[in-house]
Amino acid sequence: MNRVVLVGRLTKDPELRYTPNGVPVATFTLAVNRTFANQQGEKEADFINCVIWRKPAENVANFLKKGAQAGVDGRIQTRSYEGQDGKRVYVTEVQAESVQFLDKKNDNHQPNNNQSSNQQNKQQRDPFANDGQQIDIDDSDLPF
Amino acid sequence: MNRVVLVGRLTKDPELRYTPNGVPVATFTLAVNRTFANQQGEKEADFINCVIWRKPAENVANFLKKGAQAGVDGRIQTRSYEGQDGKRVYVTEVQAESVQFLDKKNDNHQPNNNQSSNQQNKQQRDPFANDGQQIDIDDSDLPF
Amino acid sequence: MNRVVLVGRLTKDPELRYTPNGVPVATFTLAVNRTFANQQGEKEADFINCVIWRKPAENVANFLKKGAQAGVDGRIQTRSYEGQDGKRVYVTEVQAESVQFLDKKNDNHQPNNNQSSNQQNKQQRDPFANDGQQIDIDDSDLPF
Amino acid sequence: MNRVVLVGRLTKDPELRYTPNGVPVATFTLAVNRTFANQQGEKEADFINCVIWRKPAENVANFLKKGAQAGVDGRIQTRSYEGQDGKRVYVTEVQAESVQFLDKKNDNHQPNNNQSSNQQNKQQRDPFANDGQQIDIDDSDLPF
DNA sequence: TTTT
DNA sequence: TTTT
Repeated sequence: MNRVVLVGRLTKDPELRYTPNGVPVATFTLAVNRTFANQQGEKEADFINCVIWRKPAENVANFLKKGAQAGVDGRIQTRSYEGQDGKRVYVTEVQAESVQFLDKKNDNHQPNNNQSSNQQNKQQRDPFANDGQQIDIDDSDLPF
Repeated sequence: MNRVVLVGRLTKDPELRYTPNGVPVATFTLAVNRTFANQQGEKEADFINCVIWRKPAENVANFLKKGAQAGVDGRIQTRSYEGQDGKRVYVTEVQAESVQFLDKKNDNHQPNNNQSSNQQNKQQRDPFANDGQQIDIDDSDLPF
Repeated sequence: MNRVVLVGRLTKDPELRYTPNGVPVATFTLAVNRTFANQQGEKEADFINCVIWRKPAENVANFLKKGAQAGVDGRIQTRSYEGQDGKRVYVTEVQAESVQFLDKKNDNHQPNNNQSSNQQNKQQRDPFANDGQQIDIDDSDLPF
Repeated sequence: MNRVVLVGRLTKDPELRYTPNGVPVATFTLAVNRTFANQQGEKEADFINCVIWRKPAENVANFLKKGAQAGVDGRIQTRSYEGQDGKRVYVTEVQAESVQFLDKKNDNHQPNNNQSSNQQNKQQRDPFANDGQQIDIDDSDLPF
């Protein structure tokens, strides 16, 4: 039993990539505002990395952009990899099973076709260049 | 909206500490078995770090031990701190609001009073010695 | 362990009442669209009765109206009462612990002050007249 | 977004039936104990009707019995039907997507083969006799 | 650093 | 109609 439900806003445009076998993967970070602040009022949001696979990954990449409000239903997943300094790095992220778009149609339904969009990026660079991103994913992480 | 529900087993005895103000905090890791395996069958469980505060923290420390089955209801929380190499380390953990004990009474209700138990530890060492543990917590993380 | 998370739209304006002791209670129904349709395509939404107590009850009554999008975090609760024909009626509803307003500020933040609003109703009729509504609530249902 | 997670105990053995097309459906009621009691201490549990389809339905029927502890992950579903007195009856139940068995192997892994078991019942009576049960289900309720 |  |  492992269930997560989140409602928040994308901290930036989603990243869309493809596994060697052509399976789409989108990654994005949700900023989820807390109801209660810390005593020191320090942080007032949690920044939760999310991953989604296959067809819904493409929908996310096409219809959500920075600032969009979204609901995520999924599972917590942990993995670890060898860091660049040889140390093990532990990663916790949410494997989304479904993502709900919560903004009005006209706010996020338009395809991202501006300079900074991932549609553009798909053309311009290797989707698996692994350019310093925190979440690197290969075929073996496919959930089912 | 930020909700997590987990059912799994403790990977080891919980750690109980106290903030400078005397507020109890327990930390533990839940191994949550996955329903579906990877293609490569690599990992079959997620290891999720959990934190619980106040009175329930003491209950967790007293009544759960390594291998005990437990349910957790809480929220995902993220924070970051300066690593020993000067780099920022990002941590994701579950702030438990309630923990349910799922084993039969006689399996986990007995207080932990063996050599490796946290009851012992409370006597023997400073609860905030921060002896290399991944989760270090101070007063400012208190959720409400 | 009993956890529910919903995102949907109010089927009508919330009903605000007060217990004999003056505790506010709001009731509303959320229409939650299904992702997958039936084979026969019959129903495509679930209509889930929700209850919320105290201060958040007044916020719900003041800031949400028919059609507003909202997220609910709560628990399933069941109760039964003697029906008018002497038969026992079984009721299942969601006790909301928090309700998140998901529309843009200007869409639902304006107080309900039109003819059909519950602000008006509060003046006009006894909040416990029990005028045929499905959900009747008294003090003893207060969750904590 | 519609998500439910429950942990509780079966109030009696599950009921297993088959749709005209041979799809297995199991129904059962979970007693979920509340953490906090009412002021009057009246009811201390919620009794939540659950439905599960296909292969997991047969697992539930074979491996769970009255009193067994189980976790349910699913969705709230509502439907209504014409009551015997001509009035509309509204039903809320949980469509389980997965059910986790939480008891020790030896407590519930043994097939139910006693007098009152549903294995027996499958032989003895029409699975769709609809003998006064609250939950009657036909093919059109199949979730996907 | 991982549980049954 | 309710479980430990």
